[in-house]
Amino acid sequence: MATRKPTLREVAQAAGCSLTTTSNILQGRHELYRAETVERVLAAARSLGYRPNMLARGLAKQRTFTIGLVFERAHAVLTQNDYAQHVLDGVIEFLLPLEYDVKLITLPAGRPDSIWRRLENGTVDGHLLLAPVIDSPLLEWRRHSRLPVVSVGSLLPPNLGIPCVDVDNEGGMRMLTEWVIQQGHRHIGFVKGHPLHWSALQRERAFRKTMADYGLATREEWIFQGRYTFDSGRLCAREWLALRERPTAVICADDGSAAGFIQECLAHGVRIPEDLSVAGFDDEPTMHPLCPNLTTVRHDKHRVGYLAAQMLYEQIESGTLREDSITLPTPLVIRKTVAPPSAGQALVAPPISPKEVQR
Amino acid sequence: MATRKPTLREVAQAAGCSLTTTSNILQGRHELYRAETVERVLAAARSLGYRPNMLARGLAKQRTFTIGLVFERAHAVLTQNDYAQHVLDGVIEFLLPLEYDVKLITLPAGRPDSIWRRLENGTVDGHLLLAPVIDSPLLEWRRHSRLPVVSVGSLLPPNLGIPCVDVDNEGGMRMLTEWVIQQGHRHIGFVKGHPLHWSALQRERAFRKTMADYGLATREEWIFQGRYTFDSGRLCAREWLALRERPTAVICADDGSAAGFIQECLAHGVRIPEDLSVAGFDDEPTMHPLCPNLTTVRHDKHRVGYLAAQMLYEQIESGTLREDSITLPTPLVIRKTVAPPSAGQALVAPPISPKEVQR
DNA sequence: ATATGCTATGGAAGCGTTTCCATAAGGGCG
DNA sequence: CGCCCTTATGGAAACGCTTCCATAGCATAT
Repeated sequence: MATRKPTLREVAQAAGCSLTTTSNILQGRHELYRAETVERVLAAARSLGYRPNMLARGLAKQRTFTIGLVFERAHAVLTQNDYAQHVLDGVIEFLLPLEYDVKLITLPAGRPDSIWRRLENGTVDGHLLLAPVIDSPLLEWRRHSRLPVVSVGSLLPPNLGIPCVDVDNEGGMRMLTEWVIQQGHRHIGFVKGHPLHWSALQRERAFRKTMADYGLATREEWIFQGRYTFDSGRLCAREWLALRERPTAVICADDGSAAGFIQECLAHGVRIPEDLSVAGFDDEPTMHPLCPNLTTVRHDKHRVGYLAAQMLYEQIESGTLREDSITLPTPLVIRKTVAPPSAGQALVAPPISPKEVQR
Repeated sequence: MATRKPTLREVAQAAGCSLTTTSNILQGRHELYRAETVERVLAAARSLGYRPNMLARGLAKQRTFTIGLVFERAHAVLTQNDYAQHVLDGVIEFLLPLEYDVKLITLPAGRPDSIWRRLENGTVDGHLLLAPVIDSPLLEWRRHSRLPVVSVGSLLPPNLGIPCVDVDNEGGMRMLTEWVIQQGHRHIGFVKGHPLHWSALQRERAFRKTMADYGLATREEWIFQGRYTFDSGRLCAREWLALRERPTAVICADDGSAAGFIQECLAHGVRIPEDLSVAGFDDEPTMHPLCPNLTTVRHDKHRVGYLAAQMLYEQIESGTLREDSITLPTPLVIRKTVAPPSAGQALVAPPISPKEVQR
């Protein structure tokens, strides 16, 4: 009773044939053998309840059928990390039918040595790097490694040679900013994302550039430092409330801070959008109950995860390293938190267009 | 350039000693050897950039230093599964310093055979079963397996011999129900949790039992079928709104449905708690922005995860199988969505106490 | 001088698979 | 009847590491 798991050798013995034969047949190479032999092996395996040891198989084949999902130390904690959840779902959806497993790898703090030991220890066929932050140790590691890798949710500088999958942060933010401008706003504030994230940088840059393209000034006291969280949005709203001269619209780098911003404003009697227009970014489903009317930009995280997994998989299967990136479109989601500024807020603006559009 | 990863053998060669010596030293058994030898081996390993292959090590030691986190098919998708997130955080917090990894295992649909193959293939030292549902194939599998296992978030029937870690669902719900009763409510409705979850069953049972203990009737048209989600709560609220005779309070099996219930009520002009008292369960942080005043019950998911990981770890290290369970306390979190029924709602209730208290 | 007990090290057999290559039997062909 | 080509099967090395056990050298006790 409760004896050890049967090994291939025992199956072979039971079937009365060699290890080779047994292994081949159990791997599905039925055509090599007589139907009778195949049946005998299969029957033996079944009756013994044989299940192959993936460790041994991995060692022999130099393939583990497992990928690593690497979390930065900064967001090791999944809590309040809606992003990781959705991406992970997409990853799993792609990988499940392929019988690949996912290993969660949280980067320990400490010397690069111990980090590398965790990343490159033979237990995975490749890594998905979850939104590597600016100056992440992952980038340095990557320079010494030949493991297939895909960066998810951070479009890294192309000279790193790391393939990336993310939405088009710059394009999305440009469209959103243009939309707000076209509603008639000329005084527009911005809530920045987490300072260590490439996406935050890109969204901010696109905002500034679009403003400049339309000949509008960005005033630094109207640029608030958010952190991609609800609470940071509330804090920024406080700053906005304390301002003597206020922008008539605020664009947030993400929905979480937008929701926080709005909630804090509402709590202080500021009506949205009558008194202030607010836009978000990501169209985050978990914010829907809280803020169902948010004008924002769609960010299909699930698809990002799915495509990233696929890209990694293809590298693994083909044995080729890719260096190109994929960016997904970011359609505008127009709801109700952005409206033309009311007469009391500012002069009705004349039509406007970019002075020069340079993509 | 970009040559293969160095193996132990190459380190041994470089250091000019045997495999055994090298292996021992790299595993930290320094006291076995002369300081000079130790230094030579360490230096060789460092200069070659040696990193042990965990697969090979696992095969030799019969230990992988990895645990499996098994998701039911039903909640394979992490999205909207706040529970899994928090638990996972706790798990990782415990495991990270121990250098254990976590593998995500999503049960495929299909024959038990393919499920078992995924669970028991030598790649993990034990499993954390994430909230196994009623009639889960995991339970049947468990009867044939000797792998260490802990059920997280489902207190399974003790005769299964599976150790469990969860909060005290029954105790928490009893306290909550008593509190609502003590506020003066006599007509109390209930929003059930997901029909396949043990916790939902236990919470419902405790509600019914407490009501009975206090001599109060539970009317079946006041028992609504929720699903542990925001939207299901809204649907239940619609049913409540359509009722001819309404309870003056509704207890929900979780915060998500409570928030949905409340939001739907508010949208229909029902004031909380003036017109209706609503209670939740879980004190879910993600619901705070949405519903900051919810009276509920604390559910420390992070701690559940932490303890479960610890329990599994101890089994693995000791080689012993445990069968006992841990239940965590569930303190009441009294906020503002439960208040005494107003005069218009019902007669002011006389004091009340349980007819007989049988724990 | 021999027995005893250390200390420092290495040989070799695993761990459970895969896979390269060899071999043996059988059949058609000249 | 000997040769070659198939078809069916097995031997053995390899994957990278751990560990049991043996051994050799040397100092101390008898």
